[in-house]
Amino acid sequence: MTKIAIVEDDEYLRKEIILTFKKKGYLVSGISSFVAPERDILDLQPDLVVLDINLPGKSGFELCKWLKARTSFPILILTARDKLNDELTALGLGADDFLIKPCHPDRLLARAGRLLQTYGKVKNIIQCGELSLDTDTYKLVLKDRHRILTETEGKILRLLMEKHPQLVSHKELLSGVWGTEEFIDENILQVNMTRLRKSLGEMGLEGIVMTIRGQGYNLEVSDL
Amino acid sequence: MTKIAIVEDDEYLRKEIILTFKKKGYLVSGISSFVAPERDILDLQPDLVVLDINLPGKSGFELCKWLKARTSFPILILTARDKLNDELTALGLGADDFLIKPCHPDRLLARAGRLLQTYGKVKNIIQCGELSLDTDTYKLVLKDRHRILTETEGKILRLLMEKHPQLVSHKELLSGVWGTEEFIDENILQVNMTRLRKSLGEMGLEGIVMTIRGQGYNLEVSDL
DNA sequence: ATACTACTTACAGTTGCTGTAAGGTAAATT
DNA sequence: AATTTACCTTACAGCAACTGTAAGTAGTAT
Repeated sequence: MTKIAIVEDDEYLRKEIILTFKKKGYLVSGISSFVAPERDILDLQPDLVVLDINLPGKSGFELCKWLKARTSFPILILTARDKLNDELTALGLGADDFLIKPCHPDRLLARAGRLLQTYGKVKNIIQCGELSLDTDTYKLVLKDRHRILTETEGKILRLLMEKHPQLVSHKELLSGVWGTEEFIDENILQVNMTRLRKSLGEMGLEGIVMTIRGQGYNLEVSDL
Repeated sequence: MTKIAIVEDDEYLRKEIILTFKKKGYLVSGISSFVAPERDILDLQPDLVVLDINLPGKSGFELCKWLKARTSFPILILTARDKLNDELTALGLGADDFLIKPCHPDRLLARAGRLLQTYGKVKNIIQCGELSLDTDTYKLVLKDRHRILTETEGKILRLLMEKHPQLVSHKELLSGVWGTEEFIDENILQVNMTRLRKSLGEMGLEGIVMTIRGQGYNLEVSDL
């Protein structure tokens, strides 16, 4: 089921948007706590965030920036101000699309559908900077290079990308990739880490997997 | 170097757009033969096509459809008619973004930049209607379903999609998939055709591969 | 110097894909 | 209706790639 979070302060408009998406079979959640909507959105783990840019309290821009910095949900911005600068600012912040409100429900659905198609859910792609990984095929893409990783390599990299820039502990990797963290030789992790590094190296990504001795690993993709 | 093709009949506007992109360091080509721009675009192999929807001769919609059916370039539509229907139609045809002209150059650049970013040049995806196939991983996507085909299945489907809606002969399939059309038992083609059909059936695509007795096969994806 | 952690390489079991073969079904031709 | 031709289906075994095990090496901290 595809989940959509709606962040909109105008109650009437929010209900209308929610209804529009519900009619199409989406699972919709209206976010009501405009002072700190971050927690609600993180709890929900939506496939798409529809965000009004003119919110009380924290501005929509700030929220957009915050979400983009630590989540991978695509964001569709709603704005009443038909200003070019607003759009450019939001693009700079990493928003994925725009709509000037009020807008036709079909238009909203079309844009949302396209975002869901190209990003989340349907395509199952996670991104870190310019690096993107298809979690179905484990196809890794960077600029004009690409490479198909094996299943184990892909699962490891997926965990690293999802937690980036935080580190991922040995336990998390063992349970994330092999299902349990007990009765497993840690060597298996090291072996596959070597294999992943070799694969990454062959597409010019030497040294992006860092070892944190005694703790785990993390990704270093700041300078791509 | 990132190549952009501009298909625009208004000479003044075309020059302005070309200049806008050139200033940013893109390699731009204005397409001048509006009667048959397909060949020019194929020859150019651009990373992005900027397409005016109101062209003389063949309409922009048709060109968009044609390009989407056999290329993987992202397409940015320019339209003077600020009509919702146009947008929806074009979205249905597989266009990737829209702009109402006249528009601010920065806005055009921002949108184009985003398309180039998300499509990241080499994605190697071919599309037929709502069906899309990644030719690196043979991941087939339709709406919210997806499936990873085997190499042989994927190669066959790729040929069928690339030639769609025309038929593909036995010879073309044999040489396209196995490299040569001689000394090969035609049975191998039939076996893998069965396997492909079974895979397609398991994601709800029964009966889209048609047999043309004595000639070959073709795809029937009109009603997706 | 020693212990501990992390890395590397080789090897063998397993899995899934592929082509071969053989037999069955459907359509055209006589 | 019988026969021929084209096409479809299923089972089987070889092969390639991925995976975990094992053993040994390199690096780091105490």
